[in-house]
Amino acid sequence: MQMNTESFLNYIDEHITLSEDEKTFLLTKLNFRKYQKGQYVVQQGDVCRYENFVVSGCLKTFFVDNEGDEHVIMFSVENWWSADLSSFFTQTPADYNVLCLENTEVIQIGFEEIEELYINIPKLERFFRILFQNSIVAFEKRLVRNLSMTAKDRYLYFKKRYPQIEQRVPQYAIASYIGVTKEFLSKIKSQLILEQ
Amino acid sequence: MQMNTESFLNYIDEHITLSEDEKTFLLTKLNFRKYQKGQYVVQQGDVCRYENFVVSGCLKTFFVDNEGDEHVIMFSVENWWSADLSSFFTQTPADYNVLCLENTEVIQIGFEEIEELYINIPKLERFFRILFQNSIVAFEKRLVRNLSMTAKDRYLYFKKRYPQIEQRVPQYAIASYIGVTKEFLSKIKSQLILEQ
DNA sequence: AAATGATATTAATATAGATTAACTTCAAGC
DNA sequence: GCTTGAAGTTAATCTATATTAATATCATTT
Repeated sequence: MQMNTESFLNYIDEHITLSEDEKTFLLTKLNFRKYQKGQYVVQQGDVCRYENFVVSGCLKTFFVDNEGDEHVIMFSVENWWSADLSSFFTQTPADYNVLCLENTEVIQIGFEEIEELYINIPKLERFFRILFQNSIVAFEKRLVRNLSMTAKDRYLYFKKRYPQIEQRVPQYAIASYIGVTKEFLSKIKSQLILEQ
Repeated sequence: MQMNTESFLNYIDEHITLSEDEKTFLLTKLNFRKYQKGQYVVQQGDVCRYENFVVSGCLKTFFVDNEGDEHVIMFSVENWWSADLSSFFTQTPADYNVLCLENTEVIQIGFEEIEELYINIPKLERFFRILFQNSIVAFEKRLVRNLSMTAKDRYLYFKKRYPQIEQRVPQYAIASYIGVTKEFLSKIKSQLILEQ
């Protein structure tokens, strides 16, 4: 059930140029997998075995705290990655869950495979270096938004920045992502309607 | 005024092994610089020209919002890095400031130099890939702490995790780092004293 | 040693956002 | 077509934290 790898190779092409041989080798190290809505790609407590590239669908990465409250770390739609990186890098139990909000097709790279890939295609070190660079910048900016903006402004930013995600995921998950309760997000939205 | 490069090379040694030739080449691409307490390594609005490795001293990376309020993104002491990464990677004006809280010695890698280094010593791609990996994990964890812990618990975590920093930087900067006002941090501390 | 300015504390009041609880909507299953 | 349960809304009350303002501390400069 080999799914379409074109989007994945195009995505890699944006940062590095691979030869045909390298592409072929890379493809042999990938796992193609389809999940149904509601299935877990990673579960808190399990070791995260793969970095997951989303071909289609939508994933929610979240953390459940001691009080049982859920905290959304990120959403991953087409051409995004998802994993519990701490668990993956150290192969220790995950703190986070990755859940399918829709039927989702992913391309997975396993822990052993990624090391093999780094060795055989050193350009991939560059690729992931750049990927991780961009990811740090995104996290840094999100931190600053959380520290300096009100909940309302964080919501407006989210809507503007990720209009496609806003339509696809439950509102309570967006509330958690921006760091408020679902009730307060409802209040923000009704205020926004009054303001227009 | 070539400063001691030993700590820097040891630090790199933790993740990759460089030949003597590679080390020599690397050293030719570095800038050694001393700043006085109160000087800026990066200023909001300027392009961030360097990634800065702290040999000695202490840096504060922060953002000043439209209301003039300061938000501390990170502190960097010995063997840490500091930069406005978004500005550095894209060579566009910085959103953040990096200020010396103490007299500080840094090793700087310039934007052109880092690219040369990546080309001539591909192992450095691996080095920074690993560095950035770890950095993402740290940011992710900080995000989760900000979303799921109370201010008091964030303060206790900070004290426990960075006891050396707690002693060296002003309390109002710690307050900002954990995401509260300095007045509220004072309250937290006086509560903690009562509790013992 | 007095003056200055940055840092820190304390207390009173205000507010953004949480909590609780009741109610609504709507899709999915029986 | 009724039932169920998840998702979303609304409103009342509560609380963690912000704001404001006054005071205290302490290192640095004059």
